[in-house]
Formats: sequence, C-alpha cells, structure tokens
Amino acid sequence: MLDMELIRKDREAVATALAKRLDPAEVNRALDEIQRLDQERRALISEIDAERQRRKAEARAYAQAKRAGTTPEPAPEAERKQLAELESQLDEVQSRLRTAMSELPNLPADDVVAGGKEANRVVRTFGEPPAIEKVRDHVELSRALGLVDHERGVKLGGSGFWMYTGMGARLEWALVNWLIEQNIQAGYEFLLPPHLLLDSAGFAAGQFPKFYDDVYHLDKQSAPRGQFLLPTAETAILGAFQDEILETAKLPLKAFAYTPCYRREAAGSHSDERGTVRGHQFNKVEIFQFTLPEQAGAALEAMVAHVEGLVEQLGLHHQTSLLAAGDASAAMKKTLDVEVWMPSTGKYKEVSSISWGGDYQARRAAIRYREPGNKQTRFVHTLNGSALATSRLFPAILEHFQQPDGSVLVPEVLRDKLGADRLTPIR
RNA sequence: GGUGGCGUGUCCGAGUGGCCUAAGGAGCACGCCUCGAAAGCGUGUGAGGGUUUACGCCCUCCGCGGGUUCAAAUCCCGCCGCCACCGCCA
Repeated sequence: MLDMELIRKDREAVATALAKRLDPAEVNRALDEIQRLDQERRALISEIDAERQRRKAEARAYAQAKRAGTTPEPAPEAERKQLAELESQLDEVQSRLRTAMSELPNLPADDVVAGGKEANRVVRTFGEPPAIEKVRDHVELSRALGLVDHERGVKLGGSGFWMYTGMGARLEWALVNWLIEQNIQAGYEFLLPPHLLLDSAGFAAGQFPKFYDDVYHLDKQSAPRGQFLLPTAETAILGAFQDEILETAKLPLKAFAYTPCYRREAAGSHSDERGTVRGHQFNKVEIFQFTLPEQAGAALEAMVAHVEGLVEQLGLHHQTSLLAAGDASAAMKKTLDVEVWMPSTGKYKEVSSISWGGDYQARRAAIRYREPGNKQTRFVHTLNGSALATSRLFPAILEHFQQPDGSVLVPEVLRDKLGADRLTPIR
C-alpha cells in the first residue's frame, strides 16, 4: 500500500515512479480515481463527525433533563436514518478506495529501471562456469544416482510433484540443515510457522488479491476460515507481526523460517524447468528483516552478500542481477536475484530473490515502530530473500560436480552432514 | 467437537444503561526535593482518523462484527481467542 499523503502532496513523483511498471495512462486513471475517492471519504468523515458530535451533546442534554425531572423528547427519527445513510456511504467509499490503493504496486527505487526481463542488469559475477566434458543434466543424474523418484512423486501427488529418495532425501535435508545453521550464524532468529495461513496474511504481504488464484485454498468445509497453503515463508513471517508496534531498540529484527512452499504454478514444462526446478511443492529457507527506514539500504546489501556467500560456499558459479521494475514483484521497491549457473542449459537460474519492500508491506500489515524521542509511530521497512531454495540448488550441485565416472562430488560444507563425500550411481 | 468460566489502556484491576470525557494501583517519562540517589510529592503517559499555518479542536476504538436504545464497556445475537473439564486423536 502506498502512502495516501504522498499521493496528495506529490502526485507527480508517484506517477513518474509507477510509470516504470505500468502504462502511464493507466496510472493517471488510477490516481484520478483514488484522489476522487479520497476527497469523498474525507468529506463524509467530516460530515459524520459533526453529526455524531451533535448527537452526543443531545444525549447528554437528555440525561441532564431527565435527572432534573423533565421528560425531554427524543430526536426525530429522520436524523437517525441520515447518519446510518452517511455511514454506509463512507463504508462503500472506503472499501473502493482500499481496493484501488491495494491494486497499486510499490514505487520502484530510483536506481531501478523501467522495463521487463530484458532490462535486468548483471551487477556481479562469481567465478567461471565449470569445465565439464560431457554434461549430463540433473534429471538424468538424479535418476542414475537414485536421488529423486519422479514417477512415485507423481503417483502420490499428481504432476508437478516428486519424492526425494535415499541419498537424495539426505542431500536435500543436509542442505536445509546447513542453510538453517548458516542463517542462525548470520544472526537471524529461527521460526517454524504454520503452513496454513489466513487471508489477512496473504493480503499484508501484497500477494493477494493479485496471486489469489495461484495458491492452494482449503475448501470451506474443511477450513471455514478459508486458510491457504503458504506459497513462501515470507507471507508467514510478515503476517506474524501484523498490527504490532515493534520495539525500536530491537530493530533491525532479523528472522528466518524453513517451510515447504506450495504453489499452483502454470502447468506445462519448459525444457529448462524439468526435474525439481519448478514444482507445486519445494523446500525453501527464507530470511526476513524489519528495519528502520534508514537501516534498509545496508540491510539489503548485507542480505545479498550473505546469500552470495552461501552459494559461494557451495562452490557454485553464479551471478547477481538487479531486476528491472517490470520483472520484480509488485510489492517491492528493489529486487536482486542471485542466479546459479546450470551447465546443462548454459543458463543462469534464480536461486534467490532478495528484495527491499520499503514500507509498502508494513503499511498493509500495520507494522510500526515508535520514533525515539517522538510519540509518532512510523512504518518499518521490510526486506526478504530466499536463503535458499533447495529445489534449485540441488540440480545445480549435481550438474556442477558431476564426474566423468558418473559420480557426483558433494560440496565440502555438506560432507559431514551427509556422511559422504561422493554420490555414486545405484547401478 | 461439547459444556462452563473469562476477554477493559504498557501491565494489574474496578466498572451490570446516563457527569465512563474509564476509578485505583504498578510501570515508564519529566519536574520538585537531594551533594547524589532512594523514598516522598507533582505532572504526563495508547492506537487510528478528520480538521487547523500553528496552539488546538473533534470523531472512533473496552477481543471482533452486528443489534436494541435519545444514550452501550455495561443489555441481546453471532464469531474469535484464552482457561478448565469431557470427547476425539492417523
């Protein structure tokens, strides 16, 4: 949610920033509508407040007269209706205003350019693509090594699901555990949240209404409150602090969570999204920070560096890109993707998206802090990022460290956890 | 899931229709006192919104949502949460 006051005071700046993401004509139409509703809203509030004030005075006078022994006559029926009428008008206007406001995306940061994927810019590259003679892709490797059972996964959950087996399950779990340890070391508090969330959490994170149909909803019979399966732990961590005023001294508040993520995802399989690269359920460890506005810039840099360090420790060749406005998620001001090299496709694939949300999510979720020496509450800034999604790391590790004899070397940092240095073909 | 009890401000806690514009206490902040502190005394102490150049003024909020009434923390209905007991428990 954007700041209404900013729209009132500097509509031009808002329109210019939004034009990086949306058609300018559309922006103007939306802003016109919002300003009209805003004015209507304020006029109605003034009217209602004045009417209420009058009524309170009347009720007080009535009580006094009664105490004095006289029987005053109540206010005419007509006025009662008028107030109810105004109030329902206000409800209507406010709900339309809220809808219009909640449909506006965040303002991209100054250094974020307009455009889609093609305008993304690589800002850093780490290492070189590994030299591999005959590249086998991760699907082939995971089958040969007995790590992932796609057929039985589909048998259980339908298309878009897989099952990790044997050393594959152990590798996946070693990765998750290693990531958890790394994030604890980096000063994040470990959370294990519910996987079923109420709609208010989805709205606060800015995922609803836009992505409402992209998550799994429980039917009304089994979940009268309409919970959905979380598509990312970001939704849970943000939602956990909804409507709170955070202690200023505790900021930045750093938390992370491990959860499976459930997404409907458009069906259909691209050649570079085979195997575990894209599915309806995957494991992810998500880091999150609530900060003072002035801490956000440094926090974003620290988070990106932390994530880059994780990929680096796994020994994977990767790059970091600054996303253009149109390719970043709507709730964010600025997003950097860390992309890992996939030898089989010769492309980089996103393993983490790290974003600065400004106060956009905090405004939707009403998460505030109190300014020191000032009674005023203000909205915190939110930042989030994957650290990391294992479903992308897993195939990258297989492909990077495949050996001519068909085995795969295990990244050093995982060897103790896995209890093996090398994965070998099962037949 | 059932039955019963409970839900008031930062916390404890009073309040069963009208000076509730929410008592009292604790905590916290500031001031007085003090060489300094404690104690004592005094003042202040929530959120959201409207209006105003500003000081300020006003509205809403007693778990949430409706209703009754000239008037609701208080009465009625629904929901949510907590506690206790019972039931269920792959």
